[in-house]
Amino acid sequence: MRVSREQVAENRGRILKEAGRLFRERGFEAVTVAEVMKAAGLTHGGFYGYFQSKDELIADTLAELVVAPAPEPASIERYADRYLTLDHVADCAGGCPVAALATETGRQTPQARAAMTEGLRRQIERLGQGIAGEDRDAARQAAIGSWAAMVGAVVLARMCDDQALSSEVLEQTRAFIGRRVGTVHGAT
Amino acid sequence: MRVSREQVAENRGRILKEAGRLFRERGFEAVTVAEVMKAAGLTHGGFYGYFQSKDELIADTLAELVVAPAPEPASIERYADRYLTLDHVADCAGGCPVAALATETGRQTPQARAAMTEGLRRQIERLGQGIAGEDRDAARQAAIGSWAAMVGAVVLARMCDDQALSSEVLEQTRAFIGRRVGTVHGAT
DNA sequence: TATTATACATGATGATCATCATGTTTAAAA
DNA sequence: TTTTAAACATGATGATCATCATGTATAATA
Repeated sequence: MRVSREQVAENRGRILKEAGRLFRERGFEAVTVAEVMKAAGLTHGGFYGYFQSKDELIADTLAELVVAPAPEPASIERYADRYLTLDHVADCAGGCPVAALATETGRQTPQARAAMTEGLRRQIERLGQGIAGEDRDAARQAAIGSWAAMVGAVVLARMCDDQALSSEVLEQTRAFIGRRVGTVHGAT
Repeated sequence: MRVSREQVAENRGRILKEAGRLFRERGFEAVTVAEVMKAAGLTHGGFYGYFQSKDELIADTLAELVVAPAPEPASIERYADRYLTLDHVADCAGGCPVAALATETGRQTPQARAAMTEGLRRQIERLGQGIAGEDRDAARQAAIGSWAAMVGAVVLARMCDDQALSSEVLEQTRAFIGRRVGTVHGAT
């Protein structure tokens, strides 16, 4: 039962999309190849026609998840307002791949890590552009610090079994990021 | 070959200690019960005399890792100086259990999540005490925001395959935290 | 000392998986 | 249209694990 070229391309896209959701939801190890194929509407046998191994699927999935996103020229604070929400915390499968998979990626293949590293570079660049002003070094610092805080806050909020505390972590982190620094507001 | 009471207590302690190291290094799923027992100098058969299941081992290990640490009355900046280092990034097995295991803990049993949540409460409290001044709300905000940034930075640095970028993430996050925490005393 | 209970070693067991082998259908190429 | 070869379904296979079963040496207890 051979299938048309378009069908093949569409299938591959669906496999990657479902793998992205499943991996974010349950982690790389807990998701089986058969499960991914089933979610894509296929059976496990065809998998190795698309990928050489599960490791390759992981690397390709991360590349797709992390390279695909649009430029998003919003300000850091606007970005944080969407990122630091209980909705995002609850929507692991559809949320930020870094918050969901960064830790595990450190133990994956070089290709997987390379994809995530490239994503990190882009994200820092993107968030830095959202900061006006002449001082580009300060903008980069704010981009990196804010991004670390956002990722950490969502990771902590997801780990936490007390929704009120999760909510507070998000809220306070948002305020912490948004805090004005410098001689104008700061004082002694 | 029965063993003395002291030997039993010592064995249990060694199992938990080795489990803590292995879990932090490779994650809960990748570590086998047999491996933990071997690291503790025993064979797999005796495991179920100590724990009812691997899940129980995970919960007990987290409780030990997260509840044990000393009060650490240092300032946030001093704490961050030790936390945000390449040495800590490299020493996954002996480093912060939150940075290593928070994401996966979100998918573990309620007992495991409860242990980590308790650890989060204590950490926020501890870091907040490291901030002087009358404004306790601002201190709590700084504690939470700083902690999120620290955890996020180490997670990002470990994910990254470019050591220069990892190092920059740590450095800039430290500076980011220093600025914001420094403004707590003055401010509006 | 004699008895008992237990820690733990060795050795199953059954489930789960990644990956492979093979056959069939049918899109493409000739 | 005929031929070819790709896509994928079904069904192994071998490895890895968590967990259980059993035997034995010996600490604890009587």
